[in-house]
Amino acid sequence: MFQVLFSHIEEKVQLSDAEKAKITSYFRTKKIKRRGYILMEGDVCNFLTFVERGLLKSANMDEKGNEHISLFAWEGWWISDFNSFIHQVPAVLSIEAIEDSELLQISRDNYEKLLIEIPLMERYFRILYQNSLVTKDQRLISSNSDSAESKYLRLVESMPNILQRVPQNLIASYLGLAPETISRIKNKR
Amino acid sequence: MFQVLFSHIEEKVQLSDAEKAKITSYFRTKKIKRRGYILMEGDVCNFLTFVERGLLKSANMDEKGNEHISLFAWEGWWISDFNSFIHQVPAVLSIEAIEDSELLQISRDNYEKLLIEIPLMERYFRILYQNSLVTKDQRLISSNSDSAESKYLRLVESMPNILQRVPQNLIASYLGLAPETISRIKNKR
DNA sequence: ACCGATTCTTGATCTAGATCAATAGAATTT
DNA sequence: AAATTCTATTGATCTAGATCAAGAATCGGT
Repeated sequence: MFQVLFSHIEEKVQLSDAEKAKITSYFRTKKIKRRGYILMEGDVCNFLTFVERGLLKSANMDEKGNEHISLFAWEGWWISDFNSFIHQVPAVLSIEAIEDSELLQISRDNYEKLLIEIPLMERYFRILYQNSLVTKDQRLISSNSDSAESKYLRLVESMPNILQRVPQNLIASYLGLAPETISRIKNKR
Repeated sequence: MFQVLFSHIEEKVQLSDAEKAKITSYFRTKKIKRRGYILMEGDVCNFLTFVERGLLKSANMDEKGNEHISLFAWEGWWISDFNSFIHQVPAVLSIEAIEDSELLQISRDNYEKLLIEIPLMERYFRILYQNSLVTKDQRLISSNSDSAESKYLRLVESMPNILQRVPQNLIASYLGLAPETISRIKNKR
């Protein structure tokens, strides 16, 4: 159950067996069915969630009731309402399973303990956040600079397999476009 | 010259004098005049830059030659083309001083050394990146969900003093709006 | 204190992409 | 395998905000 997590961590830092055992003890496992929620908007996000198997999305609602997807997370990705988790305030995002999924979850308290007790995990999260920041920067630039077509093409280039796993209407929501726009781009008319 | 940096670090971790001395030795100082550049698009971003005094912006050009500002950085902010710095690839951003500024800069090599040799700095950057991620997430949500007016109002609320230091046309560029749009929002017509 | 540079405002017009509508095609559930 | 629900396509129309244009106000360098 922890294979994907440990291989993800060990791309960045090397852990002893004792450290792995300790890490394992700080997480809980959770299975969730397609269409199930692990976070509802308005609740406090109590866990950082790592995806061992499956696919989830986080999304917010705008004032008109339109859903905007922030993130897709499949095997090897972390997902949360990070602001809510860190500051323990109500979430603006909800998190829903797109496929049946197996998850690892760590609470706010255990997260802090982990960082203090295992310095390599401090390093792991520093590198993880550093990489996330790079990709978030690029998404923000694309979001403000690119045409609808460029946004779509850039996404397909950077995550080609997304097309196999995520329906087009959700991709549209992720890119901030109408589903019809994606359809027209693909069929070029 | 290092006051702002150390007070920024010590909001997050406590340093000994020996550690401070070591940190100091890893940075170089730089003064730059208004309109001066510390990074040009296409060059590799060799430094992470901390602003001790003054104000800078990072921005990219789209295919039509429109400038899109990613970040304003004044006292207590870090600025870089992070992807370029981390992966040592050509920058898509340029960084220009909006006011005469005093900067502290650390190279890629010294950054790695600092993180290894002073574990508290690993923690500092983990917390820094964690906070940045929270605000980047919020900007991305706002960018995809909010109307022009909401984007402007949200910015003014979260950084009220930006209005005093940054001309409106640059705020427009930061929000991905036309300068005329900001003018119309302010004067409500 | 002046002169050229930026920066801001206001109105007129244009356009990329949203929204609406209707149909068809795929998947899931029973 | 029928029924229901979800997903994609295509055309017609609409709209938020961009672009263009021209004048007014403000700034900053000498």
